[in-house]
Amino acid sequence: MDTSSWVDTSLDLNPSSDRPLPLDTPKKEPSGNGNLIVFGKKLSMKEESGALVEELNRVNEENKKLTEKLAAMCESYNALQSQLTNLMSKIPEKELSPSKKRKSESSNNNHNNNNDNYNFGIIGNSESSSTDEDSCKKPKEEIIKAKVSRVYVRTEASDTNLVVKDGYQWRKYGQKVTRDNPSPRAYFKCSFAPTCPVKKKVQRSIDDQSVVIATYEGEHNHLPPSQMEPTSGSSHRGSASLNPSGPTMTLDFGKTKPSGSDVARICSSSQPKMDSPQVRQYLVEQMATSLTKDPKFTAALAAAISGRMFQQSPVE
DNA sequence: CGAATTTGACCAGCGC
DNA sequence: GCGCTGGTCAAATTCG
Repeated sequence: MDTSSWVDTSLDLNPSSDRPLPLDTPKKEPSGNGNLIVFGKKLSMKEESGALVEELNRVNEENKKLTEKLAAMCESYNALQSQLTNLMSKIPEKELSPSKKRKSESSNNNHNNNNDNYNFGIIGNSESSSTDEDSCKKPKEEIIKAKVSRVYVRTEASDTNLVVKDGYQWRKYGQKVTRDNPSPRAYFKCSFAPTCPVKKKVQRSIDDQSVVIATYEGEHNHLPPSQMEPTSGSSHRGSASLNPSGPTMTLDFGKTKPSGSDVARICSSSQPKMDSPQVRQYLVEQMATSLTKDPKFTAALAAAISGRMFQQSPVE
């Protein structure tokens, strides 16, 4: 399973940044709507309940719209993905690059191509070729269960330390210069829980030094630290986190984060693996917001797939 | 002084 | 079998 994500400071995942989403307890915080409840004032019970009902209706309406939007996106995503799958199955094996990598590496590549594939990383990035290529290697290999996700983080090119702040605690255990990339690759283990098997590789992109590629392997067997600290005051739960200390923003599609397939699952299944309706709703809202707000996402997804279609069509 | 990082050595997989 | 390469270990070093 590979979930690659392009993340950039320009992508604002904060649902309340420019659109008043219902989740942030709007009843308590009127924003721009004149007929909302003002807690400081004395309102009669009737007025209060009326306004509450009105607000509730408005919120429900908005909720519906967002859900529809998300469903539509998921539909097109699924359609595109099935198209991609069809195309992939038609690609002759000889086109696939021979597996020069070691066993683990190649299996990781294979993970990139199952249904969880959700490559944001193809967006205007040099990695596009590799992720694109990865998606060709899939054919009939078995899907191994190790969870591998790739996250692209834009940082200052002058920033030499390979630190990707994602809310977890990492211990560096090695650094190597690899053959295909002069930038050193750093190896991290999750140190938040001693038994956590998750590893992370961080390396600058060979083409764009301002882009750091973080590859996560495995799943955290513990909650993110941010969720374990009730006093942390962070307004955003889940694995998407803004790094307050630097120009980086990370998205971790790990255990608690819906991956591409999760998006599809949310659409196709009535019982997504969420703990509570609030959490589920929050995730849906957040995804819908971030996706609909960023036309690059759909455009890039469509461009990547259609690009491959055009690449293939003259061959046959 | 303990924790975190650095870095050279070592190991294992793969191709020739 | 040998060499190359990526990944890991662990002693040394640095940092708070």
